[in-house]
Amino acid sequence: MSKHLVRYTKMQSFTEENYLKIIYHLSQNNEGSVQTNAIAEKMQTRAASVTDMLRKLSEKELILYKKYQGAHLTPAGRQTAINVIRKHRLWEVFLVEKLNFKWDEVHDIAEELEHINSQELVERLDEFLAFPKNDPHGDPIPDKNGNFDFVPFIKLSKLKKDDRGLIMGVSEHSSAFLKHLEKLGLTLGKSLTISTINQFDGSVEITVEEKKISVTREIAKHILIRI
Amino acid sequence: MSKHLVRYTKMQSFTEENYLKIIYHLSQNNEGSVQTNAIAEKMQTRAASVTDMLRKLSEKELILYKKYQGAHLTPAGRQTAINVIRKHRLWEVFLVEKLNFKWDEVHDIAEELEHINSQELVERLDEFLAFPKNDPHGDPIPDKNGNFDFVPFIKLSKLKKDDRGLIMGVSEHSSAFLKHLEKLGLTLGKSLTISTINQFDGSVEITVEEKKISVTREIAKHILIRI
DNA sequence: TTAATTTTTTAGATTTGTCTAAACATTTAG
DNA sequence: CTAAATGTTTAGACAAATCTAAAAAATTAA
Ligand SMILES: [Mn+2]
Ligand SMILES: [Mn+2]
Ligand SMILES: [Mn+2]
Ligand SMILES: [Mn+2]
Repeated sequence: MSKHLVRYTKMQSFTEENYLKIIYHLSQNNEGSVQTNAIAEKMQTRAASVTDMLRKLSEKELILYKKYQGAHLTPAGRQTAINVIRKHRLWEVFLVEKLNFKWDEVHDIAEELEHINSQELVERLDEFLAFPKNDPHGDPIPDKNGNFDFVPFIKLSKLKKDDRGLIMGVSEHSSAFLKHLEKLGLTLGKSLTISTINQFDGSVEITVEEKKISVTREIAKHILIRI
Repeated sequence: MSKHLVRYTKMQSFTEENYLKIIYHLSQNNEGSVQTNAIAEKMQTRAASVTDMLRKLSEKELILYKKYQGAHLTPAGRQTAINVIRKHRLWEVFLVEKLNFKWDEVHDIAEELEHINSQELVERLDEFLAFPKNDPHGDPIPDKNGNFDFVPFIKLSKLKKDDRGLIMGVSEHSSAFLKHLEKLGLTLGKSLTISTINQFDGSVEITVEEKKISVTREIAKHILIRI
């Protein structure tokens, strides 16, 4: 770790925080231990670099790691990860609510802001934003103790004909995807009904605000619905 | 803005930005070229490290540097430095005005926030704050073109008996110093009159809001007055 | 259950920013 | 004007995070 970061009395470097965050997200999806290659892909780095970092995080007791066995977060590692995610999502709310950014413009900036190291800052930001429960993409914001409600979602691609529901989130945060949804009018809170499911390509026809819209299976997989 | 320009303007690391900022501040005080040891002291590092960095910044044409001759910012270097200072001061305003931090609590957090890399973010923050002209310590905030008014100040320690003036800034940003001023009631905008100058130790007795306050020379040197 | 494939780790280099110790240059004082 | 003091640079080393190439382990398929 560079002296520069140490001066800010950070326990973890930006890099370490990013690894912990990614391990957290991957362990949400897969429920098991997180593999080296999966981390490498998300971190846009090489497997060899991941192995080095896993050893280091294990040394610091932020993860459990055995050679060839993948990684698990320890309670300390999970706490750090959740705090980074809390900051990321609060900053995204700030950017959208206060600075009028669009939901597709905030992720990259929040990737930087999430590493700002001041607990006081986070708590005051939370208060300033009136303790939001969800970020602009529908993701839950952990409270200062790391707790948040898990609201069960169903992917749009899993719904059946005539099912109705509300758009509560997305599982893909790229600007291109979010811009596309916006263009289709598929924003958070919109209610929809499944009109047709095309058996050939899995695309779905849905009705939103009296209008019929066709959505490819690939896109439907990333739209999260509450019935 | 072209992608090319964006990448060119932020190819600086946090460390490089901090060096440029410090060189800028030191060249304001001394008007001449900035010496290696002066930079080393501000950066809390060793002269040898500074020499390495000066060579690197010179290579990147952000400073002019000749061995044993100290450093000068180039226009590109100055632009980067001023942009970092702009961000630092805007974030300080945000922290005080929006998140209710005290003026002695914001500097360290702003030292981190000043490196967040999004020109769009800075401009929107500026607008959100209603284009403030000064930060919580009275320092001027450069506009998006790097321009700001230079308001001439006199150090409190330079005033004569019966001189009157307004507290317009401070030249020391440590929490201890600012807390002390606050306790004495010496905050920005307060008007004062010099009652007595003690010839022995250079301390000054001033009248602020009908109250007599004694200020050591050391403190008076860091209080900036507009007459 | 052996062979092929995939995944992961090791070994050794590289880059960035730092350090100490020592050499060198410049400035100041006698 | 020389000598001492001060300021700066060089040489060589180190830690963090990364890389490539190659070896080793685990998984999958034949
Ligand atoms: Mn995001
Ligand atoms: Mn989000
Ligand atoms: Mn400051
Ligand atoms: Mn300030």
